[in-house]
Amino acid sequence: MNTMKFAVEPLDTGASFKTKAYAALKSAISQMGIYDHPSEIRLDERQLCEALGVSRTPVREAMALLEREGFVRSVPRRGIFVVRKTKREIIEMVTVWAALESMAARLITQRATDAEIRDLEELFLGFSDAGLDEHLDEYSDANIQFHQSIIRSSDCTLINEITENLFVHIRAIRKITIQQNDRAHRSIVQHQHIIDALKKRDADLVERLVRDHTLDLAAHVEKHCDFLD
Amino acid sequence: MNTMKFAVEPLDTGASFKTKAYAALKSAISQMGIYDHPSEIRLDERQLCEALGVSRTPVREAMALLEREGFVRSVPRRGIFVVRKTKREIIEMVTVWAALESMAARLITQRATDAEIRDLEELFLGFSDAGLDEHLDEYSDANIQFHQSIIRSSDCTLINEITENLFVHIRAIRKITIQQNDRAHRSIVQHQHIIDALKKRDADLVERLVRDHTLDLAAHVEKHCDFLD
DNA sequence: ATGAAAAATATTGTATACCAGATACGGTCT
DNA sequence: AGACCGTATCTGGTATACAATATTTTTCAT
Repeated sequence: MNTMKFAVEPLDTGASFKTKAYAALKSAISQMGIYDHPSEIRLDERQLCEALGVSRTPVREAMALLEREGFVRSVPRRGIFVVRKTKREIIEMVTVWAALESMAARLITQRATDAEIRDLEELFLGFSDAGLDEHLDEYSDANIQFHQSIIRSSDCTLINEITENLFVHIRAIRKITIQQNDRAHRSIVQHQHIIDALKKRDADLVERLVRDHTLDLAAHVEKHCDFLD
Repeated sequence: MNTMKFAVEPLDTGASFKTKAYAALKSAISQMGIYDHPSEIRLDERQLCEALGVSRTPVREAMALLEREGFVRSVPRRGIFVVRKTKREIIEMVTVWAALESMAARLITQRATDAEIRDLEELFLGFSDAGLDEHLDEYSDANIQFHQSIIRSSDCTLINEITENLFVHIRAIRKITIQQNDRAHRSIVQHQHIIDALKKRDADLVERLVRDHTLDLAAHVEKHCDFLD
């Protein structure tokens, strides 16, 4: 039988409206700058349905997920509101992040190849060249990307999943946390030390460095972010 | 005005059918012994609706949550299946647990009162008296309770929330992980060391002890739990 | 004009009807 | 008899209708 190749793509059958709505809503919340506006932000369910072009059911199921993950809060017969984390909750998130990333770094010393660690270093060098004093905003992105790279390199799916949601909130307040240039500079130095420890494959050292580096941020939030409450 | 107490309970108005269904389903999944049966376990949506006495909508919303949390997997037009974690996923869960509980222990050394640490010790003593060689199953429960107590004492809501879901899976394979008496005995000794370190408020030491103790379990699963896949 | 009561409105929670795809079974053609 | 196709049925996905309640507006009596 003359079967010629037809090159059909697998057509993503897994993407239901619910899944798409979830992705769209989460993306929208991530980008909206939760902590910029002073007032509570309310989401109109019907309006969202119309915007997404689907009925309430998939939107509601997506909302239920976002509520469980702490992004929104649904008050019966009142509305759905975007959640603003309190200072304490932010600190808890940073603390969990510190615990997970330090474990990720430990895993890297045990499992990563030399090439993978070299990739991390090159990524880091690119970042530190890019944004120094001038573009703090860009550097803030690079900063988070550095940490995400470490977590990704650990090759632990679960740590990646958990921290992904944390970073959505962390990113939202990133602008404030790097307001002082000192932090940016110290940050680069500490990152260099972390890379060095990874290259030496010193598990205990790199774990301590990563943990303390991130807990520094927690302490900084504790001191300077009273406006959150 | 003569207002006498009437002792009416707050009648949880916040508990919607969706919430109740979520709790009921999660509880059922937790207790069903996921890894006992060899075959895939399928849940019938409409059957569950009838059993719970509600319509499909709240059950479906609850299912969406459970799917996001990794307890079930919904295949369109096929059915909803209870998820069996692979060996690798179990090890990842134990690894995350190790990271979070060691951080929790660190927090205890910084924030807990002497009385709280004493409570932990008494709890531990009660456990070790209770189940020794004979009732390994009970000891396994006590074992997990010990770890949960540490996490609870850290007073970090987020760590509590994350580990709660992990423990549902961990508990499901606990019976296997304590099959060797050595593990139970070694476990008690290590727990004693952890308590001692907490009393000395030695953050670095207790962090290391908790981490290594839990990572021991990860290594044990790696070696002896091939049957999971 | 003002206050309260009542009705209209808005919004989420729930139930149900319908849709589309996947499987199993049975019939038909070879 | 066996391969193949159509249909019947079962399943989860989606849309919509209905219910319950908080809010806002309207209305009417004082």
